[in-house]
Amino acid sequence: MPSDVIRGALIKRLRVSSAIADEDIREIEALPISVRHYPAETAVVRDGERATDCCLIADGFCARSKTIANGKRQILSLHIPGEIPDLMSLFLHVMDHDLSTLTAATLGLISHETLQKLHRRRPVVAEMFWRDTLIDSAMFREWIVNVGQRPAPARLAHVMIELRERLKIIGRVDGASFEMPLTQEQIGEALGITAVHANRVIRQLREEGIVELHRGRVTVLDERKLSELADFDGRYLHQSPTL
Amino acid sequence: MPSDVIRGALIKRLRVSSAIADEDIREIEALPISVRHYPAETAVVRDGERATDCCLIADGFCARSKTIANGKRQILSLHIPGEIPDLMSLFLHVMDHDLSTLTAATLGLISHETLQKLHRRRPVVAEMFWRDTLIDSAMFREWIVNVGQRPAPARLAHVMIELRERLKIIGRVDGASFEMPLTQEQIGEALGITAVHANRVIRQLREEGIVELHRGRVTVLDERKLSELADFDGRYLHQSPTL
DNA sequence: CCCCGGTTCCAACAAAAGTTAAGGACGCCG
DNA sequence: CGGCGTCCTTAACTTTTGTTGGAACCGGGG
Repeated sequence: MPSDVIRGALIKRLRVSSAIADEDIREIEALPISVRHYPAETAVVRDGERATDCCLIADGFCARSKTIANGKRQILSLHIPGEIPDLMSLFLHVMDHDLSTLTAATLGLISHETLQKLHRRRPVVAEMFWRDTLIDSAMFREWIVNVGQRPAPARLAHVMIELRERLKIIGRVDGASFEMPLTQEQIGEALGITAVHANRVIRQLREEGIVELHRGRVTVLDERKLSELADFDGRYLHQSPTL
Repeated sequence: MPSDVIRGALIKRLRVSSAIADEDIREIEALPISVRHYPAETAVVRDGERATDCCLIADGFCARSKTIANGKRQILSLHIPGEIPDLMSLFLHVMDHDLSTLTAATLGLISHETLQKLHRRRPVVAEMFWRDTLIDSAMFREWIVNVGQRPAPARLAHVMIELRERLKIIGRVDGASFEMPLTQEQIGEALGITAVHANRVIRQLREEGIVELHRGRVTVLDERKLSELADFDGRYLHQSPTL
């Protein structure tokens, strides 16, 4: 995979959330990145580990999660190409959660050292990355609301729409359908419900003609009903650099 | 309230999470802060508003929350003296949630402009504040797990222990007891359950001789049982500057 | 081609949490 | 001191979600 393809999605994404100068883009394009391939369902960094690199997703889907004493797992966020899910490890060196692949994935590793140097050289880029971690944080806040206050069908609808909005930015939504490569077990872990209940909810949305979910692909059947159910307000994604 | 008292808790807190030079402390002590008093249960900044200052809690308790379309509210975090709950507004100018007081509170307002200038002058301080927002983010992750995976009694126990650990840093734990000035309604909103169920859970913990909760004050009766129930691992608070 | 493991799907029952309703405690204010 | 409002408390009932267990489906590897 050529270097510009790897960085393309990142720059596309940064442009949406921050104003960014050409000079800074060149700096980012010059960043030394080492590429690694991971199979599906593999740990990239584990809870408790000490990270020395951040990873930029070049291709594939990832998820962050935490596992508690009784063995239950909670998925905290989903990640798509162009994102750096463990940017936080730059300053929080020991991981407090897992980062793993959902699908087979290509990741670009950027060393902490490289990033620190870039920040010293270009404080504006540092601010941009800071802003990126703050958006990450805003997404966690919305995730708390989702899991804490919405009934299960609304939770699923909300996660779907959030994912779609983010996929749109990198041009990965194909009409009424987009990828969401989670098993029902994982959907349950994301929504804070069991896999059995996740299945019930998926069936319900299908029977009501709202969305179809098949083989890791979502097809929206009734946009109106879906967005009403999801109660989605994308402001928390902070996609307007001017504001 | 004298200026050094206002800044004291902040510096105490920053020392715990980051290594910090005397020179930088002096910079922070020189920050122009305007002090305001708020009654209990008052909005400080509202969802959708555009912030121009960050507020340092000098005294009192605050909470951040989001309210969804059906009127339900989710509390996202609790905040104590020494914290800057809306530091994120520095780069995410329009608020995606509410910040309000729980008790009567004294807040020190620091303008965004002042902070930006300080960051340009002392990048190390910027990194320290960045790290602070990342710890904030780590706390949201744990809150997701709490609301998503733990049964209600464990949720309550976990929130209590987290609050206690943070109060310890600023010397606000008095033996087996500490402040937690939430109504049962608010406890429900924090845990993602109804007030009625919150009451059930509180009663249960009292009947089992684990904790007593009375008038906004928690008294731990059985430390062993409490920490077993809470499944608490404080690593996510990232309180070790060396790591 | 068929078997195997992982998923999906489903039903019956159990447990947890939400809803509604109403009485009691407590502090504040007139 | 009495009344009012907020919070706390509890019970009875409903709904949602979890649990258990099992069948059908599907894709990949032998």
